[in-house]
Amino acid sequence: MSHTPLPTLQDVADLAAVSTATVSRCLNKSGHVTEKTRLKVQQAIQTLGYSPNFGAQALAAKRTNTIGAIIPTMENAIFARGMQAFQETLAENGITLIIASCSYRPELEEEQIRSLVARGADALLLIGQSRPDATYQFLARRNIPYVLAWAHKKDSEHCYIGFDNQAAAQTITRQVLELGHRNLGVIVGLTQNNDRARDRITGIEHAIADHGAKTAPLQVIEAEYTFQEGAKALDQLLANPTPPTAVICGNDVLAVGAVKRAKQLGLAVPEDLSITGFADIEVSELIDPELTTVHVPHREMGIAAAKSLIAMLKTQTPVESHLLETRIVNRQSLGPVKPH
Amino acid sequence: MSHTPLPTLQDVADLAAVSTATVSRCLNKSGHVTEKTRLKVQQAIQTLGYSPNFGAQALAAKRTNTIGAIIPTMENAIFARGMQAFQETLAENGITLIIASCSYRPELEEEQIRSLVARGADALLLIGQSRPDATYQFLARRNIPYVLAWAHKKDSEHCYIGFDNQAAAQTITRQVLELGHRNLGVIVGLTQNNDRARDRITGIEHAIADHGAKTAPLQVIEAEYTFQEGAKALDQLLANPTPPTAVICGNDVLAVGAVKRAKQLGLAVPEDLSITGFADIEVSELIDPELTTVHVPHREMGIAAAKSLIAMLKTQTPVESHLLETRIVNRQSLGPVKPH
DNA sequence: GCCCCGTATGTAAGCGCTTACATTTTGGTT
DNA sequence: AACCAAAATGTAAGCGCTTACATACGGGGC
Repeated sequence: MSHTPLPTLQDVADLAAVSTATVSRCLNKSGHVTEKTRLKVQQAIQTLGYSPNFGAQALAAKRTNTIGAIIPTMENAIFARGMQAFQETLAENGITLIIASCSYRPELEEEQIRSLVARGADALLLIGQSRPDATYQFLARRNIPYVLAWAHKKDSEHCYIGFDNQAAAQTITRQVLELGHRNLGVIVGLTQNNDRARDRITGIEHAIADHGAKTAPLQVIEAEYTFQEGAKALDQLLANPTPPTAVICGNDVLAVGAVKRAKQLGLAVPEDLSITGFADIEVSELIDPELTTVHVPHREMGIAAAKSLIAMLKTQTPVESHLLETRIVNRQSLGPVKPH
Repeated sequence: MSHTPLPTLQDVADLAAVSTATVSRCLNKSGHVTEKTRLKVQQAIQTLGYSPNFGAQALAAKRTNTIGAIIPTMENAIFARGMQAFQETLAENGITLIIASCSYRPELEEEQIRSLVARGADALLLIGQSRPDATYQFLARRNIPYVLAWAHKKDSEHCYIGFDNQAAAQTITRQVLELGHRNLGVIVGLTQNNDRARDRITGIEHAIADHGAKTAPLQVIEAEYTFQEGAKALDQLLANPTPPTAVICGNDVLAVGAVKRAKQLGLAVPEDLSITGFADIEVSELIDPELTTVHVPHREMGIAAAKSLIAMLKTQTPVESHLLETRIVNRQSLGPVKPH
């Protein structure tokens, strides 16, 4: 399996009978090249099948036209649509996206951040805000722009491109309360490293406090974001002597798992048990009954994140946070409390 | 936002009072370094917060410890589990994975391949086999090892790590026929750029031919891999004056979409209509009735692909293809044909 | 105490590209 | 035809790392 060594810029320059600088200028469209020589160079590149060496380019130019994103998981569709839009927008601007996932593990995220930076990511998209100070310092030290997506916080030093998790959770909880439910269960992601999950719980608590009605104590179960875990969490909730009449889930994956389990247990949703989700991903329309959930503007968020990052890269200055609106999608899994 | 320039190998060397070569040797564990100096260097790296520059490293070493994978889509979970296992196995071997997706568009795949190679991917994982010769030539010219996953072909020049799509489809079709169905519909991915989809159709046709029973002409609908398209395809199939009694889907996403639609139309699955899937991804257990489908060994495949690539990189020689077994998972969506 | 050799470390030449700066060319003016 | 600024092109110095090769070191055998 021997092979000719790859052609280099030098080879192209030789063949086109120009200097490497000229070839480089052609490649980078930095102008100042005659149409005639541009054609010659073009020609040479073609016949040689040349393509630039990324490492060398990065080394010399100190930029890579690459943006990195580290998302908590690729295993379910939570981030898929947003990332897709993010990627498309970057591509339109000649920027490549590298995605890594950290399985909701902060130490892995840290490692991934370093890895992406070492690979020359010019900027980063991160999810949520909770991570060690050291990480932010690292980013600041290297002067790497970043945005925090899927969350929002007022007056922060960071640039958020996201929505108000707390307010959204509060809104849907209010709706649940208005339907007469007074005994609520909550299934939410592991809060340890997930500020979005925490914010959603806070929102739920606030809604209950604000509403003023007398309610049974809130039962909160934390679970990993899988259908199975959602189902198991529902089991736990139902094991209680006075099980909830409505379960608010911090995530569609959990909610869908819970709906599935409820049906297996012979409970009618929403007649016997109401269940709500959060995110509005595809499966929420698949399950029967379809999920009443919080719609998150995935694509909009991805696009906004891309634009912000590009702006930061261009201007070398921070950019304003960007608050996106969520809304409740009323489908079938939430209904009035059953009279008895 | 000014910032200190990043520490370089040189800085570390200076601080530790050794040469850059020694530092490099520590970093790359190439031995020949005293414990004492290793500690000194370690120390210096710590206090400086040094991390190596990927571009420079790649340029000098002509390898990146990076493997690229180009999958047709990230939007649904078809490839998620396999990629996860692939990644884990690579990580265990100190190799980073870069994933790109090509949205089932060959010209985009071509572009992504070039991009990953330019970025220094040492090897590549590709899905299926159908792509221009030029692409394979490009890979050969650069001496980039690759495997073709999710498919298998005997006596091929390529290294396949996958399963026999045709045989699997044939097996499940046989089972459908044995349940008395004589009028079959097929919903399958767009075959234009998808050899797996084509192979599955072939398998279905062979099963019918082999079985010998008199059957209605096979109705095949091609659709993009989304729930909605699966649903629409079912509509088309049912619009036929003599609609099929069983629908064989080339993919779980399509199958799940079809099941959902059937239920909306008031058809009982499998009593009125049988539906089968292919892949055995998570949603297949979520839908009600749960999907009878072809189980694909996702994780096993990912692991095998990683190992093969690593071996190829190490030995610089091709590696044997690897045929994995599929099996039918009998759940609820396939039943005997309704007597009338 | 001397020699030899295996091991630890240093030296320095690139890897393929970009870009500041120097040099040449071009073509409009006088 | 000579002149000059502006435009095009060339020159060459790195970018931060790896690694072949040269050198220094240290300890056992005599």
